[in-house]
Amino acid sequence: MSPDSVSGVTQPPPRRPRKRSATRSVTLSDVAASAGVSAQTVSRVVRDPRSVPDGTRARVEAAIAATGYVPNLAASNLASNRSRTVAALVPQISSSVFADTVHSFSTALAAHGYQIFVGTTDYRPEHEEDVLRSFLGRRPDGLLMVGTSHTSGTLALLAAAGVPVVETWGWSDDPVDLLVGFSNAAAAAAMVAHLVGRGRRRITFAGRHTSGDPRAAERLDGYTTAVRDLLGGAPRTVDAGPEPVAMDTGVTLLDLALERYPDSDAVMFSSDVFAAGALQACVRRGTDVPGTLALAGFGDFELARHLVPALTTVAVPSARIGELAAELLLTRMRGAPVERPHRDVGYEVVARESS
Amino acid sequence: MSPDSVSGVTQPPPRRPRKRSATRSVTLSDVAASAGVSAQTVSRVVRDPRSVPDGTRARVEAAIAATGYVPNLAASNLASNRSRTVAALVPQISSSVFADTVHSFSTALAAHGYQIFVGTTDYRPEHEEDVLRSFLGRRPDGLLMVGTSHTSGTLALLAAAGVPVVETWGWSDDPVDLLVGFSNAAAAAAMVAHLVGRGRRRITFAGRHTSGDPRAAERLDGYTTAVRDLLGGAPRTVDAGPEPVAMDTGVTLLDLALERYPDSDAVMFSSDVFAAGALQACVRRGTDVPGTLALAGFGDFELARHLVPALTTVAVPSARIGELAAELLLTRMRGAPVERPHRDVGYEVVARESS
DNA sequence: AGCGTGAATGTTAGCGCTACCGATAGCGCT
DNA sequence: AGCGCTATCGGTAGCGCTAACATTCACGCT
Repeated sequence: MSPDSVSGVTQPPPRRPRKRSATRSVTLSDVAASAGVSAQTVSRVVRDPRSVPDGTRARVEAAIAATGYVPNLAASNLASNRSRTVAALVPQISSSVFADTVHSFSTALAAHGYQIFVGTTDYRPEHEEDVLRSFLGRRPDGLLMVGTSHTSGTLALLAAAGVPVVETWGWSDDPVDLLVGFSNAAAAAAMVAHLVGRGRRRITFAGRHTSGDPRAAERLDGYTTAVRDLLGGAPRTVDAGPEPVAMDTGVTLLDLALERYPDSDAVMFSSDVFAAGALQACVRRGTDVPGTLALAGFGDFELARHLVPALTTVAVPSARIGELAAELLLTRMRGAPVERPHRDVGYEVVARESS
Repeated sequence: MSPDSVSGVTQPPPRRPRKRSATRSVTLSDVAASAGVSAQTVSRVVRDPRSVPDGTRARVEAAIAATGYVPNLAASNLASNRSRTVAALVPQISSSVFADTVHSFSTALAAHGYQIFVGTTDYRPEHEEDVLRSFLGRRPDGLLMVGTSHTSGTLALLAAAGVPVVETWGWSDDPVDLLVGFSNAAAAAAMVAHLVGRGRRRITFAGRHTSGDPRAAERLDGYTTAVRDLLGGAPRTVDAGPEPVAMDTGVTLLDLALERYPDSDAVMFSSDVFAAGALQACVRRGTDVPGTLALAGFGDFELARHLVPALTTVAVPSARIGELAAELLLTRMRGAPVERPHRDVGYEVVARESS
């Protein structure tokens, strides 16, 4: 034993500096050194250029350009406890009604310096919770969600996170926070009323309502109520189960509907994608639309008005939802009180040739 | 004046701890305290559960559940210098051929613990640089880009970032790094050959090639070459300029084509979206397709085979591109050597009723 | 008993940035 | 001159996490 350890007073070993896999990239202080100012000043130039006088700002900006500095947002987020980031959770992004919402939402927020990251749940609510959890790891300053019905786990996460939330594309008497949407049930009921007005009496609803699309289920509810009130008959419904939201599935749904309810004089679908598939199948088979069978969709995709015959559908102000959602969320993130935090944007039955 | 300041030896003021707007959220050490272990052990459980024995792991996991802990990824990124994040830059996501690529790419990478964030350039290459810059702020571990032609600013950013990159949906003799794609020119030439084989002699190309869609421009090149080689005539082209990639624009393009080249016996479009709009317009107007006019698209969207008449188009293995891109990128991110870093996935002319 | 070994866990020092505060200089006023 | 004010800039201490190392302990061996 060495005398040292016997003495009971061990000298701390001479510390060599820790090895860290250093980032090869340029940091704030590199820029600061190059510009001859402090890191703090560079930070100010990056975040709020007007807070620094012209001369200094020019020198710092030159140094940034010369060094090729790209700020590390992870460090910024950590230090400032703000991520300047907003997360959007949608069921599906491609070929979907939500594309316009996300696009306008993201454009509106980008103008205020926010980046949006989008997650898709593939129409599986149980998936929503996982996606949400991994998104919350990035500590978004705000959150957009499609739909108003969530699992209890999702609600717990939202509550714990304490982040401003906008729900969209639905309606609820008890929203989590902000709400920009409309009643899917009322929209579907309006479509039933339209079809009844056109003389249809045996209307079948075809959708994907049992497998995790709560909005389709709400539309089914509206359909059921309307059929009972207006026609007095039993509802006629067919369900696609877990099939994807695609035109192929629309054909399948059409076949199911005609097999189970051969006397149907109208089929309304829970999405334009389904209706478009069914409509083209009818054209190919020579089924007279709307003579023999009326068809209707939901969403008013661009496709709907181009098809021949043009597709009757329910138009929803998809882009407007995104804009409004961004507006309300910005107000809330600013900490200001939000006027009328629940906005009904409505819907409109667009009667075209297929009904 | 106090004696202190007169004495010239000012005591350092007693430092009260800095006030920081404390995060209200649960941190690693909260969990550690609750589980009776160190923060490091909790970190290990979160990142690599197998590195901790069952008993400890169970206790820590219980503590995580009890506290509702959600890891702060910004802190993790900063400390580990890895973001477990991959960025994808695409021209457009909704109603586009890239949707399948992004989807399969993201699925393949998610299986390895990576999150994908997607940015869209709206078909504006000058926008690409801005989007890239803001993405690099998040220090992605890898990058997917659509296309092989980039601005010099983009190339400089990529070089400085030193991040693995996969380019897709194109072909180049001098790629930035990895490449999974095919020759747009060859694909367009093959379509010309198909149309010529069907007896067409006055083929017009309609696209959006002057306004920032390099892939459309490449297709135009292939078309021009093929027309010269096979037909000997002058190329006939019409351009949509900055119009959006939408069915409406397809109708506009059709009208332009028929106005400028009234004797056209075939029109090939740079996208299925354009072709679908044009095709439905023909159906509505009673133009015989393919009798009077053959139409062809590009991309083989689901829509193409459902339309009546079904649309002739070029099928590209969009999902396969995403998968392969993920595979190569994973290998590179692992630091392993990549076999055959440039993969040609090919294309296929799908002859249907419209030609 | 003493030692080497390896598994399990703890300790320490940052990662790059910003909040917070303090220091200084310049200005207009009494 | 002295005062108070504002504009400008710098110093310091973390934000929550993990890499790198250190320590502890049980175990099998000589």
